[in-house]
Amino acid sequence: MSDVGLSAELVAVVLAVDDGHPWVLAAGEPPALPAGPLRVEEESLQAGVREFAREHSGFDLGYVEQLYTFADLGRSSDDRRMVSISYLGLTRAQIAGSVRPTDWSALYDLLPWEDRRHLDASGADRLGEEIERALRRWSIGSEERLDRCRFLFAYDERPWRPDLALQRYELLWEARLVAESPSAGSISALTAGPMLHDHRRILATGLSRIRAKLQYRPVIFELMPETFTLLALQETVEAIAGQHVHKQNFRRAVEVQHELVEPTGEVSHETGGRPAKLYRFRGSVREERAQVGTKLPLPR
Amino acid sequence: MSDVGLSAELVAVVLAVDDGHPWVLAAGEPPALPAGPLRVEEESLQAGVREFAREHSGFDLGYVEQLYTFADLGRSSDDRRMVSISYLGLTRAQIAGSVRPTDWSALYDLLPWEDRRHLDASGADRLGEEIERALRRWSIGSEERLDRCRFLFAYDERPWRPDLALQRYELLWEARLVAESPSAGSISALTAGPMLHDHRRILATGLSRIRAKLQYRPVIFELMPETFTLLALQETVEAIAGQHVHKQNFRRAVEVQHELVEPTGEVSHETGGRPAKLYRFRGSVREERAQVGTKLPLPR
DNA sequence: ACGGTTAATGCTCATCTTGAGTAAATGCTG
DNA sequence: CAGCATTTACTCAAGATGAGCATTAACCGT
Repeated sequence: MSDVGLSAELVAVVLAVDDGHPWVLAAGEPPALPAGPLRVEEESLQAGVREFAREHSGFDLGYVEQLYTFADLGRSSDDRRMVSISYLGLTRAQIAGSVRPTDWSALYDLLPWEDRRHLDASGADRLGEEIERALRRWSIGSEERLDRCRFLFAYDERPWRPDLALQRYELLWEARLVAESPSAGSISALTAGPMLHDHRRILATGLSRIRAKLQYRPVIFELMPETFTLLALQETVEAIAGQHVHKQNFRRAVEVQHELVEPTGEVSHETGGRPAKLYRFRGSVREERAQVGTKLPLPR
Repeated sequence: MSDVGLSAELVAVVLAVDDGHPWVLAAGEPPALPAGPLRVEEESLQAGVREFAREHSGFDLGYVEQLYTFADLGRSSDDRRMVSISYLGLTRAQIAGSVRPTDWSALYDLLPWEDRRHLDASGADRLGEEIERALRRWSIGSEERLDRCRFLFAYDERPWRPDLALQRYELLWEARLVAESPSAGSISALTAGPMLHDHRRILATGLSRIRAKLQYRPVIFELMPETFTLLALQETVEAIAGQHVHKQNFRRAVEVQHELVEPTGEVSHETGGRPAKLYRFRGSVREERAQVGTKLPLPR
């Protein structure tokens, strides 16, 4: 076992949604995800990540899941092999009034093309059009590249698949459109500036994962407060999915999964119109076993 | 960065299906998955796994995917922290006539309860009934345990979900029904004997992963020879899923995905009855981009 | 050549699921 | 009280899914 030149760290993608705005724990210049050495004493990695996130953000993680282990050479500047074990964590943090709000970054500032919530209405999508022009230019002469762009970025009437965030990042990286690309051509302010090491890739991995998971497991409840209206639930899903969903169908999907939520009996008058019933997640959802098999809809 | 007492290894779950029989690269006493130290020179882990599998089995891996990284303390016998990065690999190996057939184990000898292909017909399922009795005994007095058993093992008319193989293993482990459980009660020949370290858990992780993947990506083609009949394709899916599927519906699903396979024009007379058309996968499927979005059916 | 056997292949049908839209209900505000 | 904003209740067509019946095409032994 050659452990010379080997070191390991934990990297966390910690997500929170505050009133429809998705946030990720990331700060600094260049922006970096929270990361730290793997301590030898730690019993389990999972527990290590939780402790680590609490120290960093002051919030408890409701949900923790391993993402991916990066260990390729050339990831770090020095000549040792760095093994990064990355985790996804979800929390109910309220960013606005939190202790250190500057620890958080707006998720879609770091991955702007992944937010398409503005699309249905108006239509002006400067960034999207700029990316499309750049990608089509990059694809000239390669049918394969063109197909890949069409598929991932939903050109030519193809459906947009939210869960392909990682593949999109990798494509943009290859096409030299993100700041981290080797000799990046840096298209306008696509990503503002580089993130530390390969942290943006790790972030994209986390976003892909939670979006995929949303389709077959109700992980959003880890992002919701104790009680909430159905609209608030929907907006949280939309914040993660980066897309709007059909309101009536969303409600139907939620209600069909009896076992998922139950009305508290209270109503909320916050929104101005007809007051909305407040709901809470049923106890059974909070236990692992029932989570598998219930789901919330993601649009195609 | 504390790298004292830290070492890393690769562990591979390499699967192959030969004429409807699923195999996994695992040998020795106790049986062990192929594993080896992470070499410092290796550029990428993925490449390391491929090379490693070629050395061990003589076969090339068509598909490689990272599974999970195990790094909890107490996994190994000595007092260092062992980080195991596990991978799933698929290959077209033909076990019977291979160089070292004894390197392979029949998949369902190691996870017998995951094969339910015999169920529809006869009905005699000694192992299943034995497990059910043991689990119900274990659940006495705990509604939560009972619910979990019912859900994972499809008791009381619940549907069997092939992709929950890992969760089932973990449940059996808790219930002390597998050989690796601490102070195992060892129910009959449930698992014959322990596997090395936590290798059976890693194997179950791999099985869960490929079964889940099958539902939204046509990964089976990595297990098929160049040309094949639709029945052969179906039997390979069934081997991995551990379940039979409705023949006509399976064909419909395959044909509907027009991008997936195309007839070669040849026919096979191997089976005795009406000769079957031979098919091959379309070129587009072999490239990453098209794989996302096509799928084969798994029964509920 | 012939009836029997074994699969492959073609078609139908009821049921669910999904996407999308219309309309009614409810409480607040000026 | 009228108008407004939003929640909530239904409807409908299209597509996907699960299950079964019927037909066709080869081979096999006699």
